[in-house]
Amino acid sequence: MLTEKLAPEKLDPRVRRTRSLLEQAFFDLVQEKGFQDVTVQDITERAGVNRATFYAHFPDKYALLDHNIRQGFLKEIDKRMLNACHLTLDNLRNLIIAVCEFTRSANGHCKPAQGQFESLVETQVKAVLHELMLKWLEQVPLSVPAETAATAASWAIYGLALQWSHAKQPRPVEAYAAEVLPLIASNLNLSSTGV
Amino acid sequence: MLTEKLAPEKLDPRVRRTRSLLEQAFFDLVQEKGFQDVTVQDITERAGVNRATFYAHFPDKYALLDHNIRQGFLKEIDKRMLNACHLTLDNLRNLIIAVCEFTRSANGHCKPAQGQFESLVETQVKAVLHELMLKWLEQVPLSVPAETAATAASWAIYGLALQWSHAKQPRPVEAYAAEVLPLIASNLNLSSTGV
DNA sequence: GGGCTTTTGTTGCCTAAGCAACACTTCCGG
DNA sequence: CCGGAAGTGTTGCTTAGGCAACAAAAGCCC
Repeated sequence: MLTEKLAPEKLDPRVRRTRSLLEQAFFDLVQEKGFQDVTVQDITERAGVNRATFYAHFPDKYALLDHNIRQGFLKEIDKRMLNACHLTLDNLRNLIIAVCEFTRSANGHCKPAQGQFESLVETQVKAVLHELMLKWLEQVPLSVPAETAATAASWAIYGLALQWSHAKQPRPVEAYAAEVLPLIASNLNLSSTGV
Repeated sequence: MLTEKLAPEKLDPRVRRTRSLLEQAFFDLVQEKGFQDVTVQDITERAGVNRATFYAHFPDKYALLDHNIRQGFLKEIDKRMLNACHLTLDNLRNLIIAVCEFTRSANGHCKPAQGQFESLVETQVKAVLHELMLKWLEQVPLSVPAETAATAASWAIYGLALQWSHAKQPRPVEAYAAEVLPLIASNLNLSSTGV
């Protein structure tokens, strides 16, 4: 599970519970009232958690939003990659598909909201991608620093996903992923001739 | 809410959460494996609660079973009595119906189990009835001690409910309740002529 | 029976969560 | 413009829960 590998794996059951209560309450409330109208008090009250406890976990509701976006993206990845522990063409293609799907649903689902929302998604998605790329690349010989390759790849992937999701009539994800795959693969010194 | 009036009303959210997690896990596990095959470890593991915490709340799994039965009965009562705070013919009739329904579902639902199960239900139901009768009677003048009247009424009600639930083709509850109502009412010095 | 594993209760120490009170900002209505 | 109401962060102290280790029962298999 990637959700548990990029995020800490084993943690105090109390913490796990509290987080999940806060996440759930927050998610529901945003559906009902919209992000701006949700207060920290609302969240803690709904979650049945003390307000002080909220601040022990998140600086403010924006951080919780970031966190939820990140978790959502991680879940999207987990759905498609059971053995995401190293760099292969298959994993890379599935990753691209995941980013496309998540970007579309995240930005589409909250259309009423704002463009500022998109930038939050962008930040989280690129951050996760960057971490994941670094993990993948540490086992592979490269002609440039891993940092560099990771940055290039994560930006490229997100950019392509965004472009795809903004198309009037988006093409099938699979086709798009197959098309851009060689491009990304080459960034990572990964041959794609043998697909 | 009666559930919160006979049981303590305000209590530490952590306690509330833990109890509810244990109750739910226990209930599910009993459905799956049967009461005897469920261990305390199973319950706490499923609930995501420490085993030591279990013992801070219940002496053993039998106590948890008692507790669940009691809660189930209280919920059954709550469904039918919105203003159950004092003794009226209406409340009394609804109470009788609740006892009938609960007894039937409890003993019917777990038919595969045992006769010993029935006696657990009996204990809890009579206990709750007794407490409730005392609450009702403390505002009413009586020719006998309230304890006495409460005992008679709670035994009588449960006995009648059990008899009803054991009938081959049970009659409609409402009819049965209406029939036995005067009998119980008279135990409580409550005239029933004016229904 | 004797050895093995599993489950049961129990205990002491540590950490997360609850609570109440605080000062501070923001927002509204008179 | 002012004053109250509501939301925000923060803090010290208390309590519930997690953890690990224990001894003791309860099953099981040979």
